[in-house]
Amino acid sequence: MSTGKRLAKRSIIGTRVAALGDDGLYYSGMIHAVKTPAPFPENNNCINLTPNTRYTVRFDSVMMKNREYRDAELIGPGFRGMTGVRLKEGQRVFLTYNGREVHADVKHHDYNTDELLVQIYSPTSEVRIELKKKLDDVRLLESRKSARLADVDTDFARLADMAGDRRRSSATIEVPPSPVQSSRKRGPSSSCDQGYGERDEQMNECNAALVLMSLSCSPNSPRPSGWGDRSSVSPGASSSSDSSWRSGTPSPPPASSSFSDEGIAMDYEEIHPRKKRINSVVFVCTWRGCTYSTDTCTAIEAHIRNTHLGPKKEGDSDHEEEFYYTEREVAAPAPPPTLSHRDMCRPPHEDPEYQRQLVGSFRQGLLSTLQQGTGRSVNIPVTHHWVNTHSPKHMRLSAANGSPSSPGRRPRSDNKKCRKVYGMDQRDLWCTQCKWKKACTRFGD
DNA sequence: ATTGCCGGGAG
DNA sequence: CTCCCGGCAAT
Repeated sequence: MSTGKRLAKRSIIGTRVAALGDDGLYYSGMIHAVKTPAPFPENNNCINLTPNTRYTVRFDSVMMKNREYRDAELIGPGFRGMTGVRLKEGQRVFLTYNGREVHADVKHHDYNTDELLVQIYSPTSEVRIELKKKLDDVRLLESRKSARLADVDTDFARLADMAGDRRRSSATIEVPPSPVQSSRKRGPSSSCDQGYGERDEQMNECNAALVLMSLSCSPNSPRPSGWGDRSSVSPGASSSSDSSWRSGTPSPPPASSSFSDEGIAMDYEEIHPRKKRINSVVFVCTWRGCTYSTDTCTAIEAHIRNTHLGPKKEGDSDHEEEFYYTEREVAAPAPPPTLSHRDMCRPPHEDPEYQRQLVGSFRQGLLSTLQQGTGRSVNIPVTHHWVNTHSPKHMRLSAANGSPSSPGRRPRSDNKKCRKVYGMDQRDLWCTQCKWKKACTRFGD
């Protein structure tokens, strides 16, 4: 992210694992405590490789009591993988089906071939589908919540949703992470490969900051003095933010601009809910191939619900429509060409994957934040309002680093990748691309 | 040194 | 296609 530093090894506490319950089924939970019998407290980062280390698992289900396990009994990142695991009938598993994570129940597990007969609960149809899956293809943990699920129950992402700008933050996220690319090749620079999760993580802090701001200044004050002060702001966050905007017109930032400093002011303005709009707003459907646009929020949501998503079902989270449209302000003459570009494109991986990343990496980020307890500086998040914020001079376009040397190479994103998340020892958990030394699709942009 | 991943090769 | 890996760039 913006720290520029790699995170130290994450503490194992908080790691999501699956462990065997009394009934022979695996249940999800997280490491709640680590007990190391060895009288050597020298290793304080919880990665104590004593064979007798016991891990207290707190299960997600309130019905189950905490229990201690050895590492060999636990399944999850940092522990054993699925190989060799024997699943009983009725075991709840998770797998990716049609690009979404769905849950399923094991009907049968062939220990010889490690093939599972599972019955999945498709989110899109009432009927349960029986499916044959390899053991490796299923997970015991709901590793990456699908967006709708993430929205349904209490999720960390919720925390980022403060009352004021409720849902706006997520509504801005659905936008394609990077412009003009259907392939993995990306333009020379964009903050779009920033970890969205991390950005969310920053949201908390940022929102806190905003609250403070609003206490000390009038709501509409354009910009508090010293807002752009780097000392109070993580440098990475700001610098990454301004690299996000690419445009065909590399107009340099105004040299004398008072907020020439990395365009933070712009970000802040964008974060701020704008009550009075100067320009009219259209809502554009971002469903692939769809160009529908309308000028009311309800209309676009109705369009998406009716044309693309289908009738809402019981249990569906509301607001799912928000992932499929973008809100665009139409400037008086016409929006700059560059913006329309951004609006038109969709990410290479349609929403589900993308949203999963969002939640997934958010968790990762939060996890490490919580555990490290490091007083990280307040990061100003990069928002992704494509909404054209009036005067383009505020747009800091980093066309500067446009394509100097390596045109094809994607800049390194600070997302955690499969390798980092699962480690070499759990290579089987990596996404395929990571396994092939290709650009990560799971935690990638 | 490590990590991410492009480019290219093998099957 | 899928899968693998050399090698380079970024960190």
